[in-house]
Amino acid sequence: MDKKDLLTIGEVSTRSGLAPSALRYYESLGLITSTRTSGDRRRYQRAVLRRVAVIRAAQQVGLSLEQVRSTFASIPLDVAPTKRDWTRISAAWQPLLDQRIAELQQVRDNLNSCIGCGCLSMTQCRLYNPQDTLASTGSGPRRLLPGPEQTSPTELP
Amino acid sequence: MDKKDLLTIGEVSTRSGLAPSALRYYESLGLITSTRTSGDRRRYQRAVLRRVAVIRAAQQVGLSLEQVRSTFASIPLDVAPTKRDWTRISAAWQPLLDQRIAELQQVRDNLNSCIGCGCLSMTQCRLYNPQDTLASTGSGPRRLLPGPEQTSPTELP
DNA sequence: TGATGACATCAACCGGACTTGAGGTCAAGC
DNA sequence: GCTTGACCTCAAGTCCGGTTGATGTCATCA
Repeated sequence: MDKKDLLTIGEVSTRSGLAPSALRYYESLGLITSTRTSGDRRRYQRAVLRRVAVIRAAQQVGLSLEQVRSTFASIPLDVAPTKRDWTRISAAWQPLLDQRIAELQQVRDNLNSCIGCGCLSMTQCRLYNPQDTLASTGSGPRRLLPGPEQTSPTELP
Repeated sequence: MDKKDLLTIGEVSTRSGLAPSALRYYESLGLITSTRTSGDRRRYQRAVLRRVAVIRAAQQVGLSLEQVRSTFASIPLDVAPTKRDWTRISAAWQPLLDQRIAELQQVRDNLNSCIGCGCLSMTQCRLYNPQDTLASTGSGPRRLLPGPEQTSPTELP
């Protein structure tokens, strides 16, 4: 039936804007799946386009692919998410999004207020000392300067 | 005079929340400077605290350290920025900040609207196909999924 | 005097998110 | 039958933003 509804990796690539290598990489992480032809070529369901779109959106918010994976954990890989799935994803990410937006707005406001104010005289400035403690833990790069210990940001309700 | 007004790397570290290694790294990139004692230890001006605060803020907005460096290029490393400098920095970054905020808000709205709407029936969704073309160029990771060719985001007015 | 702790350099490593390249396969068209 | 282009795998490379470790120095305090 939906024999010809499957997409090749090239098609998914051009439609999504991701390189084929990136799609294979995502698959290796378990973020997306594909079936294979008799000759071992990948074939994707259309639903994969939505999935990668969601992945990209999550990255914008500052989630790592691992965090995305864990959010997706409860949702079948091969079909489009149901409304319920979608609601869960959204509910999980909404607070993070709001938080990120709020953070950026604070930076903006601080940047503004710093211009006009005593900030240049350098005593107490929020930009200057955002949370007072940033206590760098662990190695590797910090993705988006995570605030003070985001407790499991991807757990689903 | 201001002999004792200089800070050691340890002091800067605890006051800023950055690891000493990070401060040395920033210095190696030309983002901050220090003088040295007779015994080759670093001594920082107080102004460095402001500077690293600004750097952190810029990172939040999604700028790379290289971009920060180029924004700083016209500003002397060793003194506190003048009001004029500050205005220039702010003016350079403000649009990026606004843009980032707008992007995130769009993601949020899309995430919301996708729940209730025909989006699940998967035809036209902004989340689905944000700019239609993302044309990945170059290698390495994308920091914050740069939109379509931000033309020199750090040039000063 | 000698131990201690903070600091110096330098090279190597890490984690995340991919890309690149080498070497091979599949399938459609001439 | 052969070429062509899209695809496959797997190992290695790249970039960013740092951290870690080895090895050595400085300066203070008991």
